[in-house]
Amino acid sequence: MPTAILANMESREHRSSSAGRPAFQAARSSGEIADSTPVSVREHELVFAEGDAAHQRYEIIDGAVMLFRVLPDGRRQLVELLGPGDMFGLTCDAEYDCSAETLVATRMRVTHRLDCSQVPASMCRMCRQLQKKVADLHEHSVVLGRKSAMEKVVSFLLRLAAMETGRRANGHVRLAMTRQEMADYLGLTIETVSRSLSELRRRGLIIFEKADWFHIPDPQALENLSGDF
Amino acid sequence: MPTAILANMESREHRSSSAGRPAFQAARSSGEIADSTPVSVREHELVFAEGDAAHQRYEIIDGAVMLFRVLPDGRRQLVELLGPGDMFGLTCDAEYDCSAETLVATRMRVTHRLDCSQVPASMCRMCRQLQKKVADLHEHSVVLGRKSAMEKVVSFLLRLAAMETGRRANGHVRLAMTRQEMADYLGLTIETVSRSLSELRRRGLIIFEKADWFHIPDPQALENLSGDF
DNA sequence: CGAAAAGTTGATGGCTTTCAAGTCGTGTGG
DNA sequence: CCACACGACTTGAAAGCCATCAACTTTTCG
Repeated sequence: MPTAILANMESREHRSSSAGRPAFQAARSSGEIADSTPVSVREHELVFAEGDAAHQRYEIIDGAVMLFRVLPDGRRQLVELLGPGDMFGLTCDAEYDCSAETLVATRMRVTHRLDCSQVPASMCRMCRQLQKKVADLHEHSVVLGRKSAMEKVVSFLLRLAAMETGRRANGHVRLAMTRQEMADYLGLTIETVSRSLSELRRRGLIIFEKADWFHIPDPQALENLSGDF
Repeated sequence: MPTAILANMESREHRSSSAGRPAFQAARSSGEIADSTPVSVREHELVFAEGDAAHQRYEIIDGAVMLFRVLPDGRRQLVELLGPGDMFGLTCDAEYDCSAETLVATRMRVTHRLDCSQVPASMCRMCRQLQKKVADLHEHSVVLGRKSAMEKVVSFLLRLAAMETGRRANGHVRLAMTRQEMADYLGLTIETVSRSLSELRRRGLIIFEKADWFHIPDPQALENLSGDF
């Protein structure tokens, strides 16, 4: 819901001259601008918002663009800084996973999404892999840059639970990492990870069977601590 | 220099059973293992190290792998967690930008790098863009997860100086971002960014002409504060 | 010129790190 | 089979870095 994101941005006072959709977008959707026509966008104008339908891809001719994500409470994390020659909007999903805004006046080429059908299958798979990686790394940047220790640990546990689908027995998740590895993943120390896990266990939000198997009795209760809702 | 990296890992006591090259790599380079043959790797074994020649690509059949980078002083940041179906080693550079180690016993398919020659040019460009993005995001994860406020700001300024090549006049760099945007990029507050810049200015490491133009009289002096050397 | 936004600087507090002892768990050898 | 040793993990106390709160200065722009 892009509008909500913008509302949050405003509420946290990020500078943004883009109260609504930029002018060039309206022109585009009415068919006035052909594919690959260079488009000019003024400084600090929104190009697209997180959650928008990902119909276009962009290539910067000159200027600069930032990609960013915003947490529900308004915390913002820039995930990419882009300059001439850089492309953005290359998602494989139906929607953009982050917002794009110009840092300075920028000219860019806009093209429709390529579809993968007439490309060697192996190449296509690699592209999808790369696109997934980029989305995951965006998400991880938000975790590293803008979340508290507890939010980091909770986000990690939820990610693990989501990713282990298939390898878990009846909702139990294998925690196949040492505290040091978790800490190095989350940008924390082992002690902080340990303390966070202990508190979650004390509060009954995670339950350990063995040292490296746990399960989540109430996923929503945990999600409330992730910073994502 | 992978050996140096391993030495650092050991010195910071990361658990790793891989003191040297894993057995399967020796087998591969002697030609015993054919392309696409599934390979089994034991738990906590190094698959490749940052700086190794990027000859192979990997796809996880089952198991789990972590990708990580290590700063010269031993601080480590895991940049990707991978499971079944995930690929890694997809760099467009000659060398891997991070190390890969198994978290658990893992089977994976190993293939030689695809070259881009017989693929549609537009697709190839997109792949390179995506690979560059992934490398940039790895780098940024290290900054967000493992660097101090001053190191973050310095890394940002150096990145800016490197990326603005061409758009600067005689070594002067445009700082086309607000303090809020820098803070949101680096996972800091505007006050901390402002204080860091003030200290750098006080120490003569950056010199401001106008509000948003600066230059770096002694790049190496600044690099010494980036955490990267 | 004046108001609003952006940026700077100082004081204080809190979250996370650091330092230091522990406990727990596992594998080995007596 | 049990004792021991080692590594992983936990927990507590103290310190430090960065965030928060607040006041002020500088810049921008109508």
